[in-house]
Amino acid sequence: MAKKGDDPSARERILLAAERLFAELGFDATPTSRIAEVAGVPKGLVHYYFRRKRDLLTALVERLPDERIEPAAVVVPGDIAESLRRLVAELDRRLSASQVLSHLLWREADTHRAVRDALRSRYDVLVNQVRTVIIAAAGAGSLALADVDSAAALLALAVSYRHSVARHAEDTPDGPDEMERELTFIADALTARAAAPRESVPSSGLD
Amino acid sequence: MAKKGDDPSARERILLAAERLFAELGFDATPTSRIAEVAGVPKGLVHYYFRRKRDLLTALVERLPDERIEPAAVVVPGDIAESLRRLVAELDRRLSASQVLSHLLWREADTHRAVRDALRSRYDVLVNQVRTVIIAAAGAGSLALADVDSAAALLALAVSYRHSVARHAEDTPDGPDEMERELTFIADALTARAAAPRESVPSSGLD
Amino acid sequence: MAKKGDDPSARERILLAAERLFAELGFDATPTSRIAEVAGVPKGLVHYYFRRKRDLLTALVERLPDERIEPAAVVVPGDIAESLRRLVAELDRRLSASQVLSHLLWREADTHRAVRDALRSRYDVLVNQVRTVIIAAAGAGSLALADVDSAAALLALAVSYRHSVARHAEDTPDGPDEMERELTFIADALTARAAAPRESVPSSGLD
Amino acid sequence: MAKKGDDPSARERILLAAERLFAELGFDATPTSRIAEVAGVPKGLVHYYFRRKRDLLTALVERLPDERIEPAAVVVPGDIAESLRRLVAELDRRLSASQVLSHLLWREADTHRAVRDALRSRYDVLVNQVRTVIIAAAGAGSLALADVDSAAALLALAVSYRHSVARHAEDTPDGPDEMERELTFIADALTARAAAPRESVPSSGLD
DNA sequence: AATGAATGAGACTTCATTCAT
DNA sequence: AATGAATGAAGTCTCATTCAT
Repeated sequence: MAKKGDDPSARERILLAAERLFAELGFDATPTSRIAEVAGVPKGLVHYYFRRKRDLLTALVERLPDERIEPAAVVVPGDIAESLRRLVAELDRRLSASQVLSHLLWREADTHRAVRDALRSRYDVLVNQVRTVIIAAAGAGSLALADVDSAAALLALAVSYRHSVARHAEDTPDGPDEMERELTFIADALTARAAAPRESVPSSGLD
Repeated sequence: MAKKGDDPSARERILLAAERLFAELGFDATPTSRIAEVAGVPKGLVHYYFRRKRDLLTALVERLPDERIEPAAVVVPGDIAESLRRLVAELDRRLSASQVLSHLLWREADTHRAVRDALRSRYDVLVNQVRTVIIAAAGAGSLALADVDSAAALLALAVSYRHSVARHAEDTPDGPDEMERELTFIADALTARAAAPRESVPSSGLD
Repeated sequence: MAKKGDDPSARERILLAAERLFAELGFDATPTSRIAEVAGVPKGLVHYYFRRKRDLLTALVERLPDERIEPAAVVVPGDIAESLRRLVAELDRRLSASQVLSHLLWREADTHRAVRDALRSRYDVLVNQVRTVIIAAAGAGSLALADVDSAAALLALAVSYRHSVARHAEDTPDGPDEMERELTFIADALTARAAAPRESVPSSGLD
Repeated sequence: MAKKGDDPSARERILLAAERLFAELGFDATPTSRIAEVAGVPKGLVHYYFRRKRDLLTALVERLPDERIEPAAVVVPGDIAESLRRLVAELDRRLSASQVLSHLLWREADTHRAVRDALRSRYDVLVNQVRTVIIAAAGAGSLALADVDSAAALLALAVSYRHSVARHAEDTPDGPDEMERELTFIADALTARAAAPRESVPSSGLD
C-alpha cells in the first residue's frame, strides 16, 4: 500500500475517488470510508486533508475545468449553423472529461449552495459562449439581441441537458441526431431573421 | 388518537410528508422518522404502509398526475405563439400542483430506475403535447415534421427545466420573461417557415 | 382465502406452520407474521389463539406424540440385538413424524423451561423403553441392572442424537450403518455378560 | 476512558462477553448492545471489530481451543477402563474452560453452517482421540476395528453430550456417576472381546 | 369470533468525526 | 505528517402485541 509519493498524490487520488463515487452514488450515499478505499489511502487521511465531508465537494467544485472557448476557434463567418455545430463539438470534447462532475453538480445543486452557485455560473458562461459565437458568426448588429439571447438560452439548455441529467445512454438513443436537428432549427431561425429582421418580438426589457 | 378517518388518511399524510421532505432535503437526507413526525403518525406506521423507504418513492411516482391537456382547449388556429403561450400557462397551472414532485424526480432520477422511467415518460408526453398543439395551430401539413420536432423538444426542455431543476426562486428572477422570449423565438421561427418553407433542413433520417 | 372450516382448522394450521418454521429457523428467528402467512390466516388470528408467541411453543410441546411402545411388539426373546433393532426401527418410524419438533426441542431447551422439561421427560421415557426391552429380551434377572442402565443410556443417546441434533443428512452419510454397529456392540456386550456375568462392575448406588 | 491497553483488550472483552451471552441467552436473543454493555465498550466498537453480529460467532468458532490430547499421557497399557477414565478426566478439564462455547455450538449448529462444520470437526477429533487411546491401551491388533469404532463413537457421544446439551446442573444430578458407569460398560465390553474375540459382528464395510 | 390497522420499543448497522500516537 | 482505533448519534427496519371494529 504505497501511500505518499505516488504518481497522483494521495490528496489527488482522494479527490478523483470522491468525484467518481459522488457522481455514481450521490453525495449522501457515498461513505468517506469508501472514498479512502477506492483512493487506496487509509481512512484517517481523507479527514486529514478534508476535515468534513462537504469540504470534498467544495474542493471538487473549485477544480472545475474552465470551459471558456476562444470564439475564433470555432466561428465560421456567415454560417451560424456550422459555427454552433463546431462550438457544440468542442464543448462536448471538453465536457466529457468532467462529465461525471457536471452530473454531480446537478444532483447536489440544491442541497449545497456552493454547488448551486458553481452550477449557475457554469450555465451563465455557457450561455455567453453561445451568444458570442452567434454574434461573431452573424456579424455584429445584424441580429436583435433578444433573438440572440433566446437562441443562446435554448441551445445552452440543450447542451447542458445532454451533459448532465440525460447522461444515461440507454435513455437517449437519438441524442446526437436530436441535438443536430435542434441546433439547425435554431440556426435557421436566426439566419432567416438576419435576412429579414422582424420587429414583432416583444421587448422584454432584459438586456 | 384516532388515525384513520381523519381528514387525509394516515397513509395519505405520510405520502404528502414524504413528497415535501424528499423534494426539500433529498431522498437520502430525509429520515423516515422525520416523515412520521411531519405526517403526525408514529414511526412504525410509515413502515407499516411502506416497508422500505424506497417504496415511498415508488408510490409517489405512481401517483403522478396525468398532464395530458386537450389541444382544443389551448389552440388558437393560425397563431402558434399564442397557442403555445396558452399551453404553457395551462401546464404551469397543473405542474405547480406537483412541483415538488417534479423536482424530486430529477434529483433521484439516476439512483432509482423507477423514477428515471417515470421522468422519461413524462418528458415524452410533454414533447408530444407541444407537437400536437403546434400542428393544430399551424394547420396540418404546413410545416416540416423535423421542424416541429425540434421546436417541440426545445420548448419542452424549457418548460421542464423551469419546473424541476431551476425551481429556486432566487436563481431565476427572470424566469417567466425568459420563457416568454424563448417561446416567441420558437413560434416565430415556425411561423416564418410556414410562410416560406425551406428545404435546407438536413434530413435527420428519424421519423 | 378460506379461513375457518377448512380441513385442518385454522388453529391447527397455525400450529403446523409454527412447528415447521420454529424447527427450520429457530424460535427467535421466526416472526409470528410469517407463521400467519404460511398457515394462510390473517395475522391477528395467530395472537387471537395464542396471545404470546411463547404460547405457541407451549402448545406444541403439549401436542408431543406419545412414544411409548408396547415391548411385546418388538421383543424377540433371547435375542437382545434383534429386539433392540426392532425397537429402534419402530422409534424411527414414530419419531420421524415429529422429527422437526424433536429437533426444535433441543434448540430451545435452555431458553424455555417448559421445553426443557418436556425434553427431559421424553429422554427418560426413551431410556426406560430401552431398559424394558433389554430385560424382556434377556430374561428377567439374567443381567446386572447397572449394565442394563448403561446400555439403555448409551443407546438412547445414540437414537436421540440421530433424531435431533444430527439431522442434517449431508453431515451424517453413514448414519444408519453407524447406528447398526453401535447397537450390535451394545447388544453383544450384554449377551456376553448374560452368559458369564462379571462382578467387576462398580456399584453406582443409583437406582 | 482508555480502552486499549487494558487487562484484556477491548476486542477480547467483546468476544468474552459475546461467548457468555450467546451461550446464556442464545444467539438471536442476545442484543449487540448488551454485549457492548457487558464488555464495557461503546456500542459502536462492537461493530467496528465485528461488522455483523454473525461475525462474532465466526470469530468465536475460530478461537476454539485445540482438544487434541497426547495419548501417552493417559494410556495405561492393558487397562482400557482406566485409560478411558483418564482421557475423560483430561477432556473434562480442558472442555470446562470452553464449556459455554461448546454449548453454544450445539445450539446454533443448524442455523449457521460455519458453526455446524466446527462442531462436526470437533466431534470427529474426539472420536479419533478415543479410538487412539483404546487401541494403545488394548494393544494393536487385539481388537476388531468395528468394535473400536463403535466404542469410540458411543463414548464420544456421552462426553460431548455431557459437555454441551446437558449442561444444566439440575438436569443431570447423576452426571459423573452415569458417565463412569457407561465408561466401564464400554471398557468391559472391549476387554471381554480382547480376551475372546467374536466374529459375529456384522461387517459394515465402513471403517 | 375475527381482523388488520396501529404502536412503539428496540435491533442491527452505518458513518462522520475525533484523537492518541 | 499520518493512521487507525474509538465514539456515539442516528438511521432503517422488524416485530410482538394491542385494539377498535
